Amino acid sequence: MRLKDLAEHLGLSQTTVSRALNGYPEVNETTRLRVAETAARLGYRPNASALRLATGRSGAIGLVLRGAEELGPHMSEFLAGMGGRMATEEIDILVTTVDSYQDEVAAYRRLAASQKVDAIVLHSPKIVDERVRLLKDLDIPFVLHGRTNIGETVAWLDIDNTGAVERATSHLLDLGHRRIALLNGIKGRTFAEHREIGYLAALSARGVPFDPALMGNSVFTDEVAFRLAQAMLELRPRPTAFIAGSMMTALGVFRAIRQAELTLGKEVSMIAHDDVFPYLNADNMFPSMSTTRSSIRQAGTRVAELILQILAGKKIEDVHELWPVELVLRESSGPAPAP
Amino acid sequence: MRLKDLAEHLGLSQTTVSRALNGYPEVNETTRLRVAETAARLGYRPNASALRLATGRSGAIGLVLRGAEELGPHMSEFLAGMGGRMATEEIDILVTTVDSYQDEVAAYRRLAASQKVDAIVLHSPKIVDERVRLLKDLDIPFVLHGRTNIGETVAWLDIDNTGAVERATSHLLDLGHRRIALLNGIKGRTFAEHREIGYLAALSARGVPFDPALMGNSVFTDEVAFRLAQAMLELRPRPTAFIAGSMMTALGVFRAIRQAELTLGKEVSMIAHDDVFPYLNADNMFPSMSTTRSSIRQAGTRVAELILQILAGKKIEDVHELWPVELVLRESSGPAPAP
DNA sequence: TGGATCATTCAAAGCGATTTCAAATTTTGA
DNA sequence: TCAAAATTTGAAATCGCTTTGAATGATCCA
Repeated sequence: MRLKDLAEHLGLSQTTVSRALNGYPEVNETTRLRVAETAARLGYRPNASALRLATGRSGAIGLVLRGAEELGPHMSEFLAGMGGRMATEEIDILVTTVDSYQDEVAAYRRLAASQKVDAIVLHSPKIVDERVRLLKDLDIPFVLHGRTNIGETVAWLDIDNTGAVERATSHLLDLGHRRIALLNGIKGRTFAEHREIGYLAALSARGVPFDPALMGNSVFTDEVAFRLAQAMLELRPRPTAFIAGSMMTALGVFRAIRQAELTLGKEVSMIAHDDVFPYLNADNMFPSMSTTRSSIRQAGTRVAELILQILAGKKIEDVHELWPVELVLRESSGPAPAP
Repeated sequence: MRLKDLAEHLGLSQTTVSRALNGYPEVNETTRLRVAETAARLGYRPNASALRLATGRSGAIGLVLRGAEELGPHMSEFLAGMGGRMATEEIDILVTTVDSYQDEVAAYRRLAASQKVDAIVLHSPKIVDERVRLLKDLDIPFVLHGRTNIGETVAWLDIDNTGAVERATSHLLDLGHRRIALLNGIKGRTFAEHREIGYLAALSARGVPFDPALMGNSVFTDEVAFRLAQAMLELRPRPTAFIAGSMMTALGVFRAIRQAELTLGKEVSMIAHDDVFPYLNADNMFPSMSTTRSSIRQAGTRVAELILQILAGKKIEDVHELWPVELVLRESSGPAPAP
């Protein structure tokens, strides 16, 4: 069922049918109704390739993922958020997985040159992220989820990682904790550096010395977190509180605390960052988990929205959003134990 | 940089350039080299939409996901596998997220009618899955990850869930366990029913009665598994072994066992199904986890391969693969405790 | 009443590739 | 040496849509 067929079926020209379907004003209302009704009845849908060729818009936005590392629970949630918003506009998400940085660069070039996507979502930035320059050179619109320092104007959305960790750390200090461990993300990633800044700021504001042994940098998995936390709990004096970078991390710390036969919320406290996974609820844990909370799914939805705005002509210098992070106190964080 | 520009630059016709680039035989080898070299140097890439329109192939395959439920770790891994294979062919994966079954049907119709994708990956089938009929009606090639009984010839790839659980159950029975709990997937899903069949078969082969209180059906998350296992461990006599449907489930059971102050591998045994997540290694757990293992990422890669074969003309009646599942014994499964 | 305006419709020209069919050139073979 | 065959190239049609520019009638108003 092509436009041509539909037009013949209706005894109209392709022009009129196309206009009727696309809501142009210069078509008789009676005609429009007839066209719309017939199109729906016959299940007509414009051929995507033809439409794209004619309009110059691909109707898709690109997401390049490092297969192994990045396609985890965080990205799933983010993707779900994006997908929800994009579905409304009948825009698709084109996922490309790559294995190396080199491949990633090649993927961006390919996406741009072949005009497969109208825009790109750039994510997991490093402090100085050269990919920004690449995308600028390729002249393809993009929104950065996170931030980077590269002296270019970019559209971005980020959460206030520094503020979140600073508040969490301060709160633990208020509770009397002095040895607070930070299980942070991979070194070099902006969000991890920002969290470190918040952590150090809170410590130094109280004059508490920083102990490098109490800081870990790794991916956010149960397993790695378990090992890091286990090692830290063997230190003497041991940490009395943990700041966990994600809920996965929290699970690992949880296990380590249990294994050390300590009680969470009493001998050891924990505040975890909660990206709000529907299947891992901080409220339902035992004890319930104190968190710094910011929905990554919502971020995905919003990034989608921002991309739509940019495609609609909004200037990228006007697209910057820094989201505050809530501190939600529950049972896992309590006063420091007597020394 | 369009084909036309490139052709002019070379002083050749578009025809010749196109042929040179696409490896047609009727072009002089010298010319081909010159064209290839120039195209590479100028970074020419055919416009995707034009190419698709001309060839009638969209160069993408579709994956429809129920946002909330399905975009979890399993799908991430599967996607990573598919992506790896498809990247080689420069074929993209078009991800559409939907909220309801109705939306899902609509999404398939849309993908088919607009010819956005050349094929579809159908996944998470139910015992009788009507989506198969829909896709057949829509006349779009697809491969089913899993199986369904609907009296239609479909291309599929599945793992031997029945055999896997039967072996795991039998092994536990061999070890003297008589109260073996099964934490299975959602009721109605083919894989879950298959696992149940294997479980029941092994029990009845030994004349061990089936106790419905020892079977749970739910999504594979740490949290739900924790609650189910916790409840089961309060039964008297309590289960002495668990078969966990996934590694996430295993983590939850782990917690429940710890909380009940029991020792995994001694008082309680566990065999978990391992889909091989790179960040959750059965070997590195404490105690290490006995598993039925089958890489879901590999399955993704293979499904991609099968799709390519079908697009290349292979008959779908020749595309059926049932993968065996390894039983890997580690420390979490041991002899049943004395009563 | 008749020229100007408005509302509708349509034919045809793109969009940027592939592919058919024909033409030009070179090679072959008797 | 020259017709036939093989090699190499190109002009133009095609894919299915949008959009430009023109045409047709209907309506308006002095």
